[in-house]
Amino acid sequence: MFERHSDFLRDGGTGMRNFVARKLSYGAALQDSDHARLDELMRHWKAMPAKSDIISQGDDPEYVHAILDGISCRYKILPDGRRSIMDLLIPGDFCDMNIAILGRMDHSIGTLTPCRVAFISRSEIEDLLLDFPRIARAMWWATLVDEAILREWLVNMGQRRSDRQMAHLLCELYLRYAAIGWPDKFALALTQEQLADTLGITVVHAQRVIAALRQDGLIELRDRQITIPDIARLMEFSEFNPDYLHLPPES
Amino acid sequence: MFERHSDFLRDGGTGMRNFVARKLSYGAALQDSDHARLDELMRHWKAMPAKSDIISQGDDPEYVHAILDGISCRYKILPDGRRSIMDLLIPGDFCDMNIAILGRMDHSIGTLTPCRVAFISRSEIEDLLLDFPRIARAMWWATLVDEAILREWLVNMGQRRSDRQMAHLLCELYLRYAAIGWPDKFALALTQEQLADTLGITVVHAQRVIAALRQDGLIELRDRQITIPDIARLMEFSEFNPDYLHLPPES
DNA sequence: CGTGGGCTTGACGCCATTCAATCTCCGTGG
DNA sequence: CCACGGAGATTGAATGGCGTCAAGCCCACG
Repeated sequence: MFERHSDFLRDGGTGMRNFVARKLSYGAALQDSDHARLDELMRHWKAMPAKSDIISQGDDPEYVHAILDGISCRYKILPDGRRSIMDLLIPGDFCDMNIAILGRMDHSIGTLTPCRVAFISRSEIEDLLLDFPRIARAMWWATLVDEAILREWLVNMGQRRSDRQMAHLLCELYLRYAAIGWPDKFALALTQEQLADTLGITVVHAQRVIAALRQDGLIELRDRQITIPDIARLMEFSEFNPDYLHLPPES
Repeated sequence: MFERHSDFLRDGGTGMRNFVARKLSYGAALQDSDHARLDELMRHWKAMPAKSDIISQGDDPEYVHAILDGISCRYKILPDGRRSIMDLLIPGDFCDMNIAILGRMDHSIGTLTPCRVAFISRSEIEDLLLDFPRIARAMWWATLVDEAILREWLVNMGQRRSDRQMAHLLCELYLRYAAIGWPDKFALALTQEQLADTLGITVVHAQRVIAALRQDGLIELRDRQITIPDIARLMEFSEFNPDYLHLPPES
């Protein structure tokens, strides 16, 4: 997975130079100067192993972080030790854009797979928002889409049964990866425990649900990676309505 | 409930002239000019009966709305007709602060009880955000707290059993009403169906849960209103940690 | 006085949890 | 080279939380 890293910054041709820019371009019509500034901001990054915290609950972090590669998540640990995953962050997503305003993190952010994480100082972000109004607007847009995703997750967990929940989550990730122009075929490499913590079900049940979806040909499994042979069928099965992602109609 | 309306705008003494200002004051140190402007903005309002939509899914609304009295909610209707309530809006909450950026509503907002709803034109909001930076910052803060509340609801629905869920929701509402300086004793007048749609459980089960909480003395019922005799006990029962509301320590 | 909305209660069944055991990989160290 | 151990996946049986279906109650309102 890491072999891909070296060239994601120079993705000529489309004008989409990195995944952050690609994502933000849905929120505002970015121009060359915007892309150039975003590329500069992504210069500094670090590689992090799986299962390590990017930010911990209670922190008042000095840097703003963005995911360049891998998957991380927002999560809380409950008093009895269970973990609740409230958001999955894929390449192009910001972790803590606005934490300066709230002051302290009320949850943690940790990696689920090995990740490359960009870190940007607060002052750079503040200057960015002042000097690049199109980027600022796109950041706003991204924040609001994140909120819309949260609401849909609430619907998903509250109203659907676990097989539909799982299918719905997979549809969303499929579209989110497509939206950032992910170069490879969608193949999700999360463990069943990570998926279970995301949906609020047990590992055992997550396994049964995955087995059932596989049985019905709605998903495929190879090398512990989930792939989707027919996204339209999976969307129909999970009653997936992509409006909440606020992507262009044909995606 | 409506007798109270006439005097909520002139709440001298504390300097908190309306619930919107009271809520926003947690996000930034508002000054007299800010309060004055907020009061002006709340001049125009309309009374709405229970069960009416303030904004509907798909709308691109012309006005921004704020709740002055009553309770409304964000909700979606699923294909099979079930309703999922994703947010409860109490006095002082804005409905659709940032909808201009997303373009169209991906959910609806409707009243649960009779409400007084302020409406402010988009241009007034835009001017407000430019000319009153402290209010703008406080609006940002409020948006981020709303997001934090959504995340906690996700934890609540995913990880807790329904009696704890119900108790947790009641604790949150208790603290949110306290935070805006609600003049009366906390007494929640939602129907069991509305609570059920919020927690993602059936009406029948909601009734059993409420009965059990009442049996244990954790809540009280009079005139179809839920009151909390001992908030500390209810918070302990539901493992309630108020950090996510980002209120001052002693609330 | 009839009607409808909201609340209450019981019986039954299913979805998901719990507990427990087994299996497959893989990386590590003897 | 093989033994060992841990992480993750898989499977089975029993339990229970919650949904479903159905009936009846209370009370405000036309």
